[in-house]
Formats: sequence, C-alpha cells, structure tokens
Amino acid sequence: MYRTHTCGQLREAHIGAGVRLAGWVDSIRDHGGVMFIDLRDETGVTQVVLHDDKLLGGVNRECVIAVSGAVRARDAESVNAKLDTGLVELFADTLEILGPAKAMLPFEIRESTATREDVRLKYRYLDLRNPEIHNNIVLRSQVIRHIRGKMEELGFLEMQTPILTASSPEGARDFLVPSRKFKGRFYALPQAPQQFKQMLMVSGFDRYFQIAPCFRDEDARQDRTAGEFYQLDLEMAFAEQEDVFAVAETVLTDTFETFGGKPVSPAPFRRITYADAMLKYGTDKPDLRNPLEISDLTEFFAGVEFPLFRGKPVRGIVADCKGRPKSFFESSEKYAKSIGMGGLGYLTLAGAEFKGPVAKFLSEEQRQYLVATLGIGDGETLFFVCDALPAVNKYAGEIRAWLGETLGIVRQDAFEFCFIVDFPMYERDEETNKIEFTHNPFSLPQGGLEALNTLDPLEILAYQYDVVCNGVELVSGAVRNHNPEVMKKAFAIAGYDEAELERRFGALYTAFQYGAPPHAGMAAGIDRAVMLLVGAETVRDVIAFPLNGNAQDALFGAPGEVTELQLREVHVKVR
RNA sequence: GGCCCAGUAGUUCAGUUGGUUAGAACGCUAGCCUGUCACGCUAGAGGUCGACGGUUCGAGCCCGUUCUGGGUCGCCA
Repeated sequence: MYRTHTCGQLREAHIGAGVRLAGWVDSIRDHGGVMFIDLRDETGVTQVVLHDDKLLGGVNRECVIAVSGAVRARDAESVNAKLDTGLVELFADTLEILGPAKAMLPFEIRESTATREDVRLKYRYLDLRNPEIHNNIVLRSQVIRHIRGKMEELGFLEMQTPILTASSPEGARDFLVPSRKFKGRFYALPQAPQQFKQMLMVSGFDRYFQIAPCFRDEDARQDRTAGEFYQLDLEMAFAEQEDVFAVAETVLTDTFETFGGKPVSPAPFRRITYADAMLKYGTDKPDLRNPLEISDLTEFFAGVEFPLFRGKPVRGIVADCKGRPKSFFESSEKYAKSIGMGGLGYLTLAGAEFKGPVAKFLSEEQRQYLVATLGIGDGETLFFVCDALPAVNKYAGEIRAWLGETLGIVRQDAFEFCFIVDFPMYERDEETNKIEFTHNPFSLPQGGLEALNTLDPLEILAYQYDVVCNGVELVSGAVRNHNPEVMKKAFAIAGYDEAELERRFGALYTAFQYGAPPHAGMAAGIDRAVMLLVGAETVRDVIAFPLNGNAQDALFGAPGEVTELQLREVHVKVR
C-alpha cells in the first residue's frame, strides 16, 4: 500500500516501471516549474522530480510522504555519482503526505552530531535519522547477531538471568526497587549476572552466555554510560584461564575482522602481566598502537650522583623527537606540570654525548650503559619521570600517551588486543590501611589455599584478567574460586569471618558446598566494542536511547515523579 | 561531592578597553527561477545575551550567588 520499492533500491533495470516510494523528505529544490525532492529511508535516497507545484503544498523537510510515478533515466550530465540510485529518478504524478512535519526543526539532521548533546537527546528520533548515527545502531544490531551466532557455534547456551534481584553488598551502588508485598524491603537491579551465572555452573550447565543488561548507579564517563550498559557475559565449566582466552580470541578477532574494517592483531593476543603493564605502559589498559615503552631506571639512578633522582623510582621513555623545535620540549614540560608533575627531565643523544641538564651527572660508562640498554639512536631523546610509587607509573603512562599522540606515532589503522593477566588479589586501602579485594572476591587466588596460608596477601596474584583494545578495557574476567574452604580463607584475609561470608554471599557459598565444578568466565562490554568498531567518540553514539551524563532521560523525563498512591503502595516516604 | 570549561537567534558560533539600535552562517517566511542534487538570487521575520543580585552615568562584557550542560577526579567488586 505504501511502497513498491525502498529508497535505495531503484536502478537502471527499473527504468520505465511504475513505482511507489515512501520516506522522509531530505531536501526540496524548487526551480519554479520543475521541483526535486530527495526522498530518504533507511536504505538510501532517491531523487523525485515534480512538475506540478501544487503537489508540494504542505510538504516540509522531514515530513513523511508517499509518491508514485515512473522511473526515468537521468541525462548523462545530471547523473549523481554520490547516490546508489543516481542513474535514475522517479517522475512523480501523485504525492501524499503520510506524516506531516513542522517546518522549523530543532537542528539540521545532517549536522546533528555537531549539536548540543542535550538537544540531540531530547529529539533523539531526529538525531537517529542522521545516517551517521543511524548506521551505528544498525551495526550494533549486526554485531550482536554475529556474536550470538559465534557463541552458539562454540557450544554456549544463551540464558536469561533475573532483572529483579537482591542487592549485592560489594561493588557499585545498586539501583533499588521497593517491594510492595514486603514493606521496607527492596529488590535491586543486577550490576552483572555474576552470581547467577556461577549458580548456572553449579547447576550443571556447561557453557552459558547472555547479552546481558547491567545496572550500576555510578556517574558516567566518555566510555561509560550512566545507569545501564550491555555485556557479552559468559561462563564455562571445567575451564581454566586459557580456555576462556581461546573463546575471547575467537569471538573478538572474528567480530572485529568482520565489522571493524581495520587489521586486527592476530590471536594469540599478547599476555602482559599487570606488573609489567604498570611498568612498561604506566597503566593497566595500555594502547599498544603507541610504540613507545617505559624503562625502569630506578636501579641505574641509585648509582648516579644526581640528588633529584637518587633513591626514588625513576622511569625513562625514549622517543624520536628529531627536528622538533624548542617549543615542543617546552610544551612537553607544560603538559607534565598540567598533570601534576614537578617537571620533565630529558636528554638528547648527539653523536657521542648527551645534551640536557641531567647530562653532567652521568659518567662516560653510565652514558654508554644507557645508550646500549635502552637502544637510544642518534638524535633520539630520553625523557625522565621521577616520583614516588604509584604516581611515577601513572605519570610515565601519561607522558607516554602524550608523546605518542603529539609525535603522531600512534597507529590509527589497527585494533591491538592484549590480555592483562595476574592482577593482584588484594590491595591495601590508602585511607583505612586495611587489606581489601582488588577486583572481585570470587576470583581464584594463584597458588590456592597454600598461597593464602603462607604468602604476604599483597604478593598473592589472582587468576583475574582483562582484555584491552587500543587503550580501552573491553573485557574483565576470572577463574572463579569454587572451593568453600579456599573461599573462607580468602575472605578471612580481607577481614570477613564465615558469618560475614554467609551474610554477604550465602547463596553462592552454600551452593559451593554441594559440588561445584571448576569454572571461569568473562564479560565483554558491548557498547565499548561497538564504539571501537565504528570509531565513535562516546558510547552514547552507539546506544539508541542513552541517558545523559547526569543519568536523566530527556525524552521521557526519567527519573520522574510518581503519584502519592504509587509511593504508598511501595511503602516509600519521600523526605 | 571536589576541580576545570562552557552558556548570546531554532542550530553552530563571533562580539575589540564596559559605550549608539547585539552580528554571521545554516535553518525559517515571502517572492523570482524548467535540471538541480547541501540548487541559486532578492527581501523579511526571529534575541529576557541561562537566572538573580552587585559595581558603574552606562554591563553580553567586570564581581558575587545560583541553575544547566560537557569534561575530569572521587566512584565504577
């Protein structure tokens, strides 16, 4: 009734056919006597020609119309190579307005991405007509379908876990849902299906996955939406770390090769320990497209008569800054100060000697040692970062990133994956000075019960891992601690006795006492993956209806007020 | 919650040392135009300069408070 073809469909083969098209008016070009309409739908754009200006009455840009007429060939000089349908046009004799539109739009559709984000989100349906954003959402759908297919191929079953669940004592702030039937009690939206998927393992399901919504009441970031996000959540019974890695490598390379349009670092991905990552890249999510690496010069400077560095952690980064003007080095120091560093020392190798303020403190042997061990080439510069731990790593990482970006040596045409492994099991809380779980309490400590009983807790590593791509943390996972005795000890170190363990994670702790298989898993951020695939600036550009940075929905007004009756029913009083 | 930046027409922005009636582009309205394709040309409409208070003869501009948005730190097992 509405159309015989879509707006991206007509070709030379259709010339002469009578057709009917429907879509949005992308632009109107009225030449007086002859008029053109670019008609747009999800599939593309077709030019419509009119000779009767009465047909244009009430037609505005972005209104929805149906037109019928004959498909004609375009003259050689009026062919439009920019359109897939550019060899033909529709000569319309009827035009019907299906959905009128106001003449004044809140913003230009094709320039929507340059518009203030709050306006875009208020008129998200207009923003989503912009092919640039529209295609992100289309690709997101294709990516998810592809992942589902791949997971099923690998023998995983997709299962749904509850959305209304119990508040979890650890981790992020929960979204709470008051109970009507139980006064003063609350459901919580799941921060992740973590405990449910482990229950599925105890239940004898071998391989589980889910494209799972997760809810956390924490503030947004560029790569983190407020409120809710989606994960490819998976768990495998009778699996160890490398089994999960094999799945991650298969699914990620396959998905990124299919949709990314850039070379993907081939499997197996590099395995980098957390300790190495902090030392060599100054972060646990290194961007491996940046070729620069950080060297530890602490020991070296212990033997140098340079009071500023002596006895402190020192890091060095060698970069090729040949031909850079003095202002480059000034701006590098300026950047260093802007991130809180005292300054930025550096030396440049000029033939057989160093130039720079630190040079005079170095002996000839020390100079030769630096050149040889760091592989400094003639004309290259060695930058120094010195501070207490852990700040020195953070600063060195930021200088590495700044140098990579400013020197233009970060590869743009690549997806560089790596695993970060061997995260510490525990860390000391700076404020309370107490030992706490670094990541999540369900991870298996390396060395098991013996390590827990004999090692310094801060030395114990966990089978806990991340996948990082281009500096974005894409996946987190772990081999789980499925043994009640090991669990009890692991919690005891963090200061929780068995009663507390029962209280906090009683369901899982009890379940593990009835035969739990060893299991391991991970969760991959869908929004972040799509963001990387389409090269979007923020995750909000790959989500159809994202909350704004302040966790508000500008379209429907969430969070909104509710009636007194609704509040009474759930026994909630607003102060 | 802390810090940084921004807020001027529907949208994106300019606005000099504080000085007459606050501008541009796109969009919108009207008119002209038979081959454009982000059509073109002519004319026009459109502003509580986020809000409140202060300084001043005079505030878009300076000061204070506040609201909104963005970023960042905290937070994100």
